[in-house]
Amino acid sequence: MEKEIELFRGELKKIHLRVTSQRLKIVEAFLKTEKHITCDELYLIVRRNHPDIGYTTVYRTLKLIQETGLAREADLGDKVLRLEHEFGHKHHDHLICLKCGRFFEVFDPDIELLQEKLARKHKFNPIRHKMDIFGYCQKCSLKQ
Amino acid sequence: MEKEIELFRGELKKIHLRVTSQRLKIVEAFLKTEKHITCDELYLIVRRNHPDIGYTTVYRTLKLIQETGLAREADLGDKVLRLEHEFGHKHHDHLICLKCGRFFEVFDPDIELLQEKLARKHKFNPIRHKMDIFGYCQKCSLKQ
DNA sequence: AGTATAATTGAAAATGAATTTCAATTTCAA
DNA sequence: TTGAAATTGAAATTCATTTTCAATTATACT
Repeated sequence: MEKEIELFRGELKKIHLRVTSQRLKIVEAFLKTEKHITCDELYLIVRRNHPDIGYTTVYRTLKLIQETGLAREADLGDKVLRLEHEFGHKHHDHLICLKCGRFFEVFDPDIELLQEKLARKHKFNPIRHKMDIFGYCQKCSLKQ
Repeated sequence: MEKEIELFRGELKKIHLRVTSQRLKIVEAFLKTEKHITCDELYLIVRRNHPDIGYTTVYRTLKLIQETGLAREADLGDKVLRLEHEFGHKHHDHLICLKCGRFFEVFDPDIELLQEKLARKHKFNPIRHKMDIFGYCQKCSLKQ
């Protein structure tokens, strides 16, 4: 976690923003979380230990966390902003269960390659992509 | 378009909903549109010819259009509900330009196959998926 | 240290799309 | 024809996100 915090400090300084105690507390809370957290959820966590940090500050810090590269947006299909850890985490796609809502992170280099080819075929310069497969996880498939 | 409207009528009757003039006008307007329309946009179109149809009715009819299978949700990454024609249109993925916002519909059977395999490998039963590749289209790549 | 400057904070308000409420109206089926 | 049920549209509500603003705090520069 030290590395991430150092990165955060450095990036803030680069753009002449201040490393405040609130921001540090929020980043630390974020780094400790499981993935795909919403702003609201993070606010509730932060508030437990630091009741005087407001929602707005959490929201704004979450934006900074994105900008510094520590997190990326994870769209799970509901229309809520979710962030997942980015630093030291490789790109992956999602299998999302339509019944229980759980999701699994997966990666397939062959698909990645074909995606690149597909884009090129259309004279398109790909930067990033998002692939979510919806269906039923093993447990929910059995229950049905 | 006749076929689609017949389907709509039939589906409504199945669930004991009424085929009203408002609903028909909204469906017709939807069927005439280009793809990936928002509720707001459709409302504005409908209002041109039928000023007495309200936003709420358009919104509710859009839900019905989805339920009857004439449209599917198209998530373009902004958090706005967009619908695209479904009936008679094959599944496809999107190339979305980060600069001009235009998008292109693409399809690659090899990727589809690998997606299926990937899911199976994780004991996951896939139902549908969403794949969006973000980047720069040819025109915007040149301009950069 | 003292001061001017700039950034930060958090409450509250604003925004904007999605959704619900409700009273009035319309349609359907018997 | 009439009672029950569905539909409509304006307005209100919800909910996440984003902005505003006045007060506070930190920083840089004498």
